[in-house]
Amino acid sequence: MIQEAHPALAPERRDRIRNLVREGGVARVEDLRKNLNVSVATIRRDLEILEEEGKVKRVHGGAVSMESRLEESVFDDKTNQASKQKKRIAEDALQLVGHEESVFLDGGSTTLFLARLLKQRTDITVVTNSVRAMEELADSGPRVIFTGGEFRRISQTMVGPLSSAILEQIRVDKAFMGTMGFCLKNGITTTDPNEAYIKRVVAENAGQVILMADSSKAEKVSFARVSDWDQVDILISDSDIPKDFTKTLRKRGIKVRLP
Amino acid sequence: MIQEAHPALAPERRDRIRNLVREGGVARVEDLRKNLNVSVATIRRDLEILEEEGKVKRVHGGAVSMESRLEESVFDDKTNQASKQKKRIAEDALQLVGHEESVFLDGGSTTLFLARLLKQRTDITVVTNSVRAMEELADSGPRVIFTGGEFRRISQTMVGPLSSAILEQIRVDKAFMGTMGFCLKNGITTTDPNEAYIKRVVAENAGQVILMADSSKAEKVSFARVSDWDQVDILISDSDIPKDFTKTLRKRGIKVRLP
DNA sequence: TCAGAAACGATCAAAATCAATCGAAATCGC
DNA sequence: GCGATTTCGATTGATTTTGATCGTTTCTGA
Repeated sequence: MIQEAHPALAPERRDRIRNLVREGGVARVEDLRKNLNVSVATIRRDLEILEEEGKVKRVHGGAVSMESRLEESVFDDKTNQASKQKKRIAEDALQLVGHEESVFLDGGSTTLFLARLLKQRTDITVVTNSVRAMEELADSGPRVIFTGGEFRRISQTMVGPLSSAILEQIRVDKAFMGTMGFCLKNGITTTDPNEAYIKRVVAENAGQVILMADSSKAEKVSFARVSDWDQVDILISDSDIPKDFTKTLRKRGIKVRLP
Repeated sequence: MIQEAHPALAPERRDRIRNLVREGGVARVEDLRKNLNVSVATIRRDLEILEEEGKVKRVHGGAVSMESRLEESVFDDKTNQASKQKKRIAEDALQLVGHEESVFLDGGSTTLFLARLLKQRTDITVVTNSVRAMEELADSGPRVIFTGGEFRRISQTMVGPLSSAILEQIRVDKAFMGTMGFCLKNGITTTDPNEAYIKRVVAENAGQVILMADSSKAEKVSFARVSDWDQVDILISDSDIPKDFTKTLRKRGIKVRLP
């Protein structure tokens, strides 16, 4: 069910603009418009206000941030082509989040994009084991439940048996997951067995499992097996994925979306 | 006899509005109306009152919360006297952390200073329910276990029954806790019952409980009771604390450190 | 330098939201 | 009880926000 949420409140929207500009260092008006689903006129007006507040500096075509970024992210290198695909995948995934649903986000970079988009939704509950998703939602937005557990620095996620202690007590409508590799033969695989275990536990307690993975992950096999395809309900990828791959998946009853 | 459900009393309703706005950071009038089953006129009137009280700030379409979460940048205001005391308390607390021990840090600003100091220690395990402490230790440092649970935006901590699910499964050598108030008669008190509950669970599963609180908290009583003094092993405060206060505590077998 | 394209700012109309007012219902004080 | 007071919801006109249009300015590449 597509729930086109109410437009964000003006200060909320300006906050998002501020973040988008800060994260990228710069942002184009057109990109902001697409991101926030408002007209360029509104973007310009907001930028004008933010400039008065000293948060950004306007330039022809967009704005540059006046706020220095504390920690440079491992994930967001906006110039990257894969990044754009991930963003598009996340935007498509957003369509699947219905009113007052509960969703799980795991610790991939694609799901992080989705977390950012979910910031405007206050009607939902987000469950996650990703510290970065948590940070993204820390200021405002949906109800957040964090799995806890042992902190794994390399992925900035919570893993291990303690995590499942909480996960087993809750159930989500939809689980959005990234992955390191997926192929027809070996199913979904990722680098770390602990991560894989968490994903499995989540999948078992989720109404729907939605795999978000760009085409670069197709036919890749990683070390730790997560699950077979029968656990997956929907795959969101991009059009560079092999045609026969999607065909086979669809034949197996998996919905494939290629935004 | 059929008891018609009473609508909430006005102050009760305003409290709920206050919470809804605070939880989400922002809230729109329409959402509040649906949530509370009253007319938009009532919502507006309430928001007007809450704005006069300084709890929220009205914006077109809704309101944003003015109740900022835990001091935005505890570290930055070096000029602040309380900040210096907290830092000194944290430095003293660091002395108590032994080799390869496990420690708990709760969500206060004083413990956050300690978290920063613990960043260099890779031999220990830190358990915490504080997102800010988590962030502090995210890049490098000790092994970190996060409690998880429901996210409470105002304090940036994890609370609720899900948190205790993990806490009950672990045991720490030392629990470092902050507080909003402590006095001889009422023991340790804090603002939120959920926070208080977590502190209690931790105290039960800790070898030693170390209370970190500067003198401004002395003889203050807050809303939610955490525990009595017999749960506390060590108090770290500063020399501005009343003399007879420390005397009484020491007589009760509590070690008092005044760095 | 110049032309085409893109971006900008001003203006206006539509939509959403707000404030003021009034009457109805509940509550209070006697 | 019974009138006064308060609280609440609906209506209506005013205000704010937003998106579209259009002429102007800035950028880009030949």
